[in-house]
Amino acid sequence: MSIYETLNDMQQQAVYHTDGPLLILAGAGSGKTRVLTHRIAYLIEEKGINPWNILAITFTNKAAGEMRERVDNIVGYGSESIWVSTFHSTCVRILRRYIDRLGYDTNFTIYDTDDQKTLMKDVCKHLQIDTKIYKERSLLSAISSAKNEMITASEYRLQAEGDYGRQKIAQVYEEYEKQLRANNALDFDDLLVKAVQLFQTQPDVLEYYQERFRYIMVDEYQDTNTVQFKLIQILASKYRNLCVVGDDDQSIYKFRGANIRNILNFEQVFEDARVIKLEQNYRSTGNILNAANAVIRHNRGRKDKTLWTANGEGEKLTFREFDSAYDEAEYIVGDIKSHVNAGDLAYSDNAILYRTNAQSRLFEEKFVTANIPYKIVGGINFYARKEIKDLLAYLKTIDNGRDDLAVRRIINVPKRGIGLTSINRVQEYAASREIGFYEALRGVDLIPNIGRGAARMESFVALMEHFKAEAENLSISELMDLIIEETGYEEELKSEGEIEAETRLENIDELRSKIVAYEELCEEQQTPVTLSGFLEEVALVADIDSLDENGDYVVLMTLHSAKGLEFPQVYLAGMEEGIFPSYISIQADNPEEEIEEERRLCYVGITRAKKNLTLTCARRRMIRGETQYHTMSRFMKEIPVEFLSSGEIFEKMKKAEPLKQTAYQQAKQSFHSKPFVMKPVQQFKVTGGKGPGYDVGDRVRHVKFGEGLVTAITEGGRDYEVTVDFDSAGTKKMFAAFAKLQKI
DNA sequence: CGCGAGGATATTTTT
DNA sequence: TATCCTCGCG
Repeated sequence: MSIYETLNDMQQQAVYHTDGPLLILAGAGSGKTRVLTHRIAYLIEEKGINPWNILAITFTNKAAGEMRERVDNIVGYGSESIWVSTFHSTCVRILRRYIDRLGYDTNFTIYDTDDQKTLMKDVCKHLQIDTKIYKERSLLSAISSAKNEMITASEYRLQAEGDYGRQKIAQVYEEYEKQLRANNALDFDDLLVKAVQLFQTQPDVLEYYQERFRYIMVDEYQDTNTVQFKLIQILASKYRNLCVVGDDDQSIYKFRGANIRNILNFEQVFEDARVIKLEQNYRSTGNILNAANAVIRHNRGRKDKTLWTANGEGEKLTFREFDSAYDEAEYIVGDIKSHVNAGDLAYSDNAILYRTNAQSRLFEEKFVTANIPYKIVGGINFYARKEIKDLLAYLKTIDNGRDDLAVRRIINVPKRGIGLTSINRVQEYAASREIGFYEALRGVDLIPNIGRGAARMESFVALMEHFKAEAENLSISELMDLIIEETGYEEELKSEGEIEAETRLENIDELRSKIVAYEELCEEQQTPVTLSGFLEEVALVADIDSLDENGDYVVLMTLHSAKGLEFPQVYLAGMEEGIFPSYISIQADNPEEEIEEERRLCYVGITRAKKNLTLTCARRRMIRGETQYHTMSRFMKEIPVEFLSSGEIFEKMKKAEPLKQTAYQQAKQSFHSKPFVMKPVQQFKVTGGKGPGYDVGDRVRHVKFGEGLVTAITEGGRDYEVTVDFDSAGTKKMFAAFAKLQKI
């Protein structure tokens, strides 16, 4: 039996359709990576395609790495010449070869978000723009959206005609571009934009890559933005062997420019496109999938599809509401602990997902006290930490002297007695002569009014030149050690002698080992070890890339980071209106659209779970130092009761709770939640004469529905709300006063 | 020029 | 709550 026969019908069709455009609509957990890897194998082994002619694009390095590994496993030989990488690194690789055609040096620097912000500050200062009115962040996001739509600065200016605000942005955009170019730097968006520009203006380069990439595959296609689409389109336009895989329901990067029309209109752009839907889910249980379907059904304008599974119903979902986020964290951590102690699960089978990074802190505290291994993905990127950026700035300066930002970052780190006034003098001088900062520094004695700073700057330049000379003969790790040694960077940290310095030193050690790992990798792949190569690798890593599946720890991350992953047990925490969906999306000008994106995010979260899913929310939560009160997320309410577990749904209020609620508050809260299964206040195990005369677990008889099992009883102000699983009539919810149920 | 204090400010998600 | 920025003093 061939490997392809292990695939289902639809999957096989996708694999066998090798020529011409193909859109695979692959629902969550429908085995899309499997299809892609088998398709690659099929191309090579059955169709005799040269691996060299295949390009597979993913969004994260982690996804690329996994795909590479899986391809290696099924393709006999030659798999190493398949080009598997992310959009950004694909572009970097191309640009490193040809960007000189666009007037840049091939050893350009890549600016991350921090660098962009620093640069933007300079730009605003230079243009005398009041950052109280035009915030750096919003200026940058305006520019980013423009770039994603392939609108250049001059085009932006033309479009801004008659609009003062937009003209201001145009002005900033132009200056920002000028500075980037002067620094021989590209920002993230530029990587894509410049690659497309390269193809549009250099027919021979385009021709080369079109010939090379005769078969193109794109994963997570729903998250592509306009430039990315353009890039693919232009590359594929010659041979038209383009296969894209995506799920419009999992499009969650609109804020980053992702254009959902790319997937919705694929058939219009590529008229002869074949469309194949993968709707069988192999990951989750029926209950989880039904819940996911129920939630996503509330969105309009999606491609029609319904996931199904041959897996059993599985466990029902668990809902919990807590008084505070603190209780929520305690419950989840305790729940994980008890499962692991019982031997059902390993720590690594558990994931906690949340909307915002800030929510990780409470969990972290609980995990530390409970002594449970955990790993938080995201937050501050390792390479964004001060000490790491400082040291990398040294490497950048050595590699590309034109990166002013890097030079200015380190000129006084560690402290060399070079202050702001001196730096500004150099800056002005450099600007007036239209030369780079470092270049100006080299001729510091020519700069007027520099005074005693000059000598210190001269020795800084001497130090850097010394490093540059040494860099010729040293490996990167040796160079790094030399930098740390001769600048006294570590000594300075140590002298501060804080606890914080300790973690920083640890980070530096980790940087060292990352450098060594890079060198070893190059050796393995027989590629030359270059400083630019390392710096670019560093610039393009995502936090998720470092997630190692082999360690045994609980994983905590945002819903965005979780896309593409799966875990046996998933906790969706912070299911509250204002948190998820976020306050911002509710308040937006176009709430419907924004909420739909949040709902897709929720869909992604639910479908990460293989066996068990727990959704939790808290009534009270500290945000930015103030206590906020939230109601349960609408997404929780969109999940029908029949997929939820019965029994004790709500935690009893803490006995020691000082703020005892008044009867009025209690009544008010239960009133609010009436239409829904659960009461935010309390759930009683009804006992004795106090309740409606029956209890959870009892068999009862209803006049119309016949006999059934009581699965939940909740108190709702004046009445009890009873959930009964009837033998023939299904599950019903009713008020005890009306239902007149009889205990059997 | 360096440092510390104090106040303003911000937080949605990320390659 | 945590970070960033500004301001004033030594």
